[in-house]
Amino acid sequence: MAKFLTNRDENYAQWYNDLVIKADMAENSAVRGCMVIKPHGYALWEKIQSGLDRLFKETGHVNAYFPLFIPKSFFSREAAHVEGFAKECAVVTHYRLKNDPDGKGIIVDEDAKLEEELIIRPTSETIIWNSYKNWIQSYRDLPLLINQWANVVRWEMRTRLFIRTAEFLWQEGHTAHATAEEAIEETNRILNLYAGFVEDYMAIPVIKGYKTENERFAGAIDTYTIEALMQDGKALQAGTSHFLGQNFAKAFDVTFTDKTGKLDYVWATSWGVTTRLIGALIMVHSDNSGLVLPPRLAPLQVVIVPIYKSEDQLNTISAEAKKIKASLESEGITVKYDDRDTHKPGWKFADYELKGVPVRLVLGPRDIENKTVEICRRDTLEKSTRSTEGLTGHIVSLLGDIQSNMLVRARRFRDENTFKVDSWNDFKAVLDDQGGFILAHWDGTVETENRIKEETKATIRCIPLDAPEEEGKCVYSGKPSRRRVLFARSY
RNA sequence: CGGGGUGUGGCGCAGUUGGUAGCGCAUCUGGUUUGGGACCAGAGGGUCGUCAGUUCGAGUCUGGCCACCCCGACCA
Repeated sequence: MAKFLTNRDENYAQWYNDLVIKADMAENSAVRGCMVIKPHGYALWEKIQSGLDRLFKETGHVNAYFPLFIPKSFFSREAAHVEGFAKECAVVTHYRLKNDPDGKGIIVDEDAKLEEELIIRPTSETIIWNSYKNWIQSYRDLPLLINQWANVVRWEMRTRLFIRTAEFLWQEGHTAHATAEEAIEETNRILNLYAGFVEDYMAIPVIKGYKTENERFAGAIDTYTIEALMQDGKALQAGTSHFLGQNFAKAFDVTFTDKTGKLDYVWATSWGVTTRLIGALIMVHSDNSGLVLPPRLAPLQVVIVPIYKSEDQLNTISAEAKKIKASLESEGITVKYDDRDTHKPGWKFADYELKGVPVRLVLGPRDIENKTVEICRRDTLEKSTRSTEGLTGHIVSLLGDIQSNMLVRARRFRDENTFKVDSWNDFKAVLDDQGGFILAHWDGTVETENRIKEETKATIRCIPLDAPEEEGKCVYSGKPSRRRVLFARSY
């Protein structure tokens, strides 16, 4: 396990703040708990965006954009929704500043008080459904499949870099359907899309399931989730997809006329993933040398570092490096040739490892003489020297190897840290000794769920979709249970 | 909001019984180096979180305020 996750003296945020991504929490009080995502970190978000966006479009979704501000009255239409978010909303009350008459800088102009306060969106269901009311009249307007890339603000009491920041970037899908079946189908389609993306691109294995009533999204009938396991044995919710039933349609009076001429409320879904995915990527794959990026997500896939003494040597090496670079690029690989003379090779090696670049090629005088190149793969840090003959094909398959190896490794870790537990003592022992996922029977009651949470801090991450039916007894109460659910301590 | 901790050059820190600020890294200049984060020499950079008080004198003592971090409650 990476040092930064086990060494409790240093917190992991500091580790990647200092070493990897430089995403400082903003210092100013007014933007407390927010991130400054520096270019290297933001490039990862752009890769996540472009990958997901393509998948959304392939499944018939389109992008739109809605306002940042939500009138307070919109927000309170859906009872469960307002209750869920009320405690963490940033509220805009004024629209103007003025010079302090006492000369002490600038103050809020009390004359510019808003008649109705504006909430900075913590999520956009309400303002979007307020629009949908005007957009939907007939079954011919359905389904409405819209996604938004945006920022949202949730005034969390405690923030954590990437995992829970006051402001974060995300995508939120909001769809409307003519029938419950179609909406549920959409909910599942997105869940599978998320799981596929996170596993195929990010090399993070996930468990698909649905949430207990306790853990459900505020205003949802059902919340589906993908749950990932971090290297320190804690779970992280990596994405959610909600079946909202007719709750929001009723709250915003969104009706449509069906084929038989009957008026009905539409059925809704919403779903989202956030910059938390970057946190997951860091906490699943990093090692003591820094970040490890799966090739499909790496903004830079191959870096070439020259080693030289004289100008002449550099020229010869550069000519060869540029040939290799062009050849790799013709295969769609992103390559950087780093011939800066401001840093030494050793410094560059360490720096690119810290940044997680999947493959490093090194060219020195020795290599030019032997027509070879040194190859170092980031996932295992193995070095080898091979002929430049057929190099491009080799790199293409090496990148594929790294991608699949990372998923295999993460899945092995996940499986080795997933425990079937049948007694309360074992349950507590597993949590205290190593953490990880626990599959255990649960009697289905909120009381038991809460008791377990109070006593162990473990929560039900989800009821796995593929959980087989089996007779059992609740690990806490001993009452009968039909299937195992997934417990863990979580972020 | 409870419990703990911390605010001193860009970053990380030291600063003794109160005497007018220092170290490492980073930066800049020159030179030697370059196959795993180079070395030597020199240089620049700080109203010590903030406001008030005590004092001849405050980074240091006293009080208020502000902010941040960690552990909870809350949560993508």
